[in-house]
Amino acid sequence: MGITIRDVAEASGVSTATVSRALRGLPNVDERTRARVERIATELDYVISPSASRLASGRTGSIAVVTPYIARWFFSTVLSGVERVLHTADMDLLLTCIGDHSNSRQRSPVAPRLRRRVDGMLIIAVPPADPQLQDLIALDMPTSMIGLTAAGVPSVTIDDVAAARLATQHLINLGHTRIGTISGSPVQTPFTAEFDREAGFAQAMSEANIPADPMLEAYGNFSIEGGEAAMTALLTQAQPPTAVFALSDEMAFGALRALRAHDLRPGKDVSVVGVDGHDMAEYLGLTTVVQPVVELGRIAAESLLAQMREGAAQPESTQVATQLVVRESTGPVARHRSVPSKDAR
Amino acid sequence: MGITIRDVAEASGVSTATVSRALRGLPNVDERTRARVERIATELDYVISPSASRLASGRTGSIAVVTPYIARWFFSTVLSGVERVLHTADMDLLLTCIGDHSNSRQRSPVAPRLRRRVDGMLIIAVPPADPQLQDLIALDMPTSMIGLTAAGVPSVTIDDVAAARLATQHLINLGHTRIGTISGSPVQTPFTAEFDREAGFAQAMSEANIPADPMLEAYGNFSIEGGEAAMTALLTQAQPPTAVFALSDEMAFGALRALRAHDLRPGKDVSVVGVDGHDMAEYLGLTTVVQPVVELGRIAAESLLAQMREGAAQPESTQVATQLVVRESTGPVARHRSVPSKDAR
DNA sequence: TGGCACCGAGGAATCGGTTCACGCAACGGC
DNA sequence: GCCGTTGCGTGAACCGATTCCTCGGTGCCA
Repeated sequence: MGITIRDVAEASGVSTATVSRALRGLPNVDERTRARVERIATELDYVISPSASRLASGRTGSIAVVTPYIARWFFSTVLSGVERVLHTADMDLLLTCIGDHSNSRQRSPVAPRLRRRVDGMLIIAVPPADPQLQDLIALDMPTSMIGLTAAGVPSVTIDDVAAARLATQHLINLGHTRIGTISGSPVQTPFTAEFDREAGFAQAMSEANIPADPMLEAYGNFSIEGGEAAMTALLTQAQPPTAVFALSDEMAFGALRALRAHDLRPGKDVSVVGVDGHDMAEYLGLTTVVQPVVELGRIAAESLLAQMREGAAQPESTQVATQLVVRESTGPVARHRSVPSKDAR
Repeated sequence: MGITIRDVAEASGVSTATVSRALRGLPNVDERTRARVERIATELDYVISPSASRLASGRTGSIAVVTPYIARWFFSTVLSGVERVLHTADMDLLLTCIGDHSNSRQRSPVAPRLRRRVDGMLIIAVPPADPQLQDLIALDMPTSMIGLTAAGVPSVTIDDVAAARLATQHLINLGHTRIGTISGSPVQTPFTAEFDREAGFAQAMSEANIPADPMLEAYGNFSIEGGEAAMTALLTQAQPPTAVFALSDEMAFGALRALRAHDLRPGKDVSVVGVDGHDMAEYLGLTTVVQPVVELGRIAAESLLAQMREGAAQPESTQVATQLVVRESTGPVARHRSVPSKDAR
């Protein structure tokens, strides 16, 4: 059916070995021979058979991307950065969703599916507690992780401690002292990022000699709805906070909505700061610590490719800088203690 | 290095042919033999080599997903639906970004990369004008399209005409007659969806005997910023509209922001309706016509698999129903012509 | 002039499955 | 009792590259 390397070899009067070398730019081929082979290959509209090439060479030319979610902002954005690099490097990108805890039982485990199928793996922010993660690491192939760390595996992350400090210090500099937090969950094993962001907050607070108030901790499960509920809980306290640090932008979005529902103005009555640099943060006027998410994907993919090229190069982990972007959701502490105003709106 | 089918064959005292059939559930294998082979295969931790299998069988077991964007809401959401189906069907999902017009020149064309590499293709909403689209269709492999149509290629779309009518009629039912539109671009070749949505709007208007006013057409380029600019343009008219139909939710988001900037209340002073069912629409209180995006991906993937199974089955196109979801951004036409109020807020 | 390194190229084994064309035995019908 | 099925299996020919090893020829140096 298709044109094979033999057809090209016959048509150009050389052996298949030479065609193979010529087309892949390997040495030991006369430049005129190479040119002729290339011309004939395009004339015949020859396309190499990846399966045959993979079988013979032992390389698959593909990279698996393993992620717990596809449609969520962070994950799809990382993915777009990864794709760009792999596309340029002429690598196939095999997308695999590991499923979150709720439905992972229904899904067939991904690790066995990856064996012998890819040359390397990119793992995006899989929860460290996920049992599948160990199976993936046990595959023992070139791997690079994004947004999480594991011993012995190179990873690309932001400095979550520093990011949280940046956000918190911003609030402190504005004069806030009653600062609440909205973090993920009090029970589940925390994400690395979650843990570090909490640590960064605590650092900044203690550096400013502001005592921690456990009453000002709320949990938003990293969702908009959760953030809204958490903010509502904080507002109904006897002494509500004047500012809130949300561990993610989506939870901050929820917090903003809760404020609006209580007729409080973000950045005036209560300040809100997030972390992530979500697409919609600008639209919503949310002050946040921006992480370069596309870059995260790009860097991880490039590091993986380098790792595969140079063989057993020392697996290095990278931390990427973040940046505080101030918008309308934060402002100086209000002179008077804010009280929900019940002007009929 | 790895365990091959030969090892399994020897260990179980049968030929490689039998192992192959046993492990794939083909007939002509005694059930006891099959059980034994399966047991030994797992004992040896045997994993089939996809490359060898592909080379020998001629099937690749993978599907390419071609998309112009990865990180945008619609595309990543479709992708998640696709992935679920392909994962269950044990198919590899090769993700390829075709790049939008701005950077497609830099990228190597995708069609040649797909030849001999996948058994089928899913194309997500590539602009019909994209030159690469023809190359992809010319590959002449099982294909299913999502959100766009092309002659002879099965596709899964929503009924964009009906969706636009739904949105427009909703505004008309609320008493609006000066209804503006925010569509994509006056110059570029329109998306199928764009074209149909404009047609649906026109239909609904003429059915209600409301004359079209070309002054009330604005263009938002399917982005938030564009929607904002378009709404601003509409508001600065001598006779601004009392309601606006945005051809996409993201443009509607922009419109909402423009309203807020002019101190106009969505749903009170000016109504805004969108189409898409974007994740953030609920959060922003946007009335919109919801399309089941995950379903779109799921259906397209399943139709593709069916197409591949049944050989030359009649390629059927599917249209999925949409649903109007009313939120705060639309309301009855205001009694008095709304005027920007300049209360210092 | 002999020896050596190097370049360009070919022959053929190899990668690890799939599948076609048969072989063999048991069984049932006439 | 013979023949046609039917059910299980085997042998071996592919599938289409890659790559190791070999080999002739050339240019350079001693």
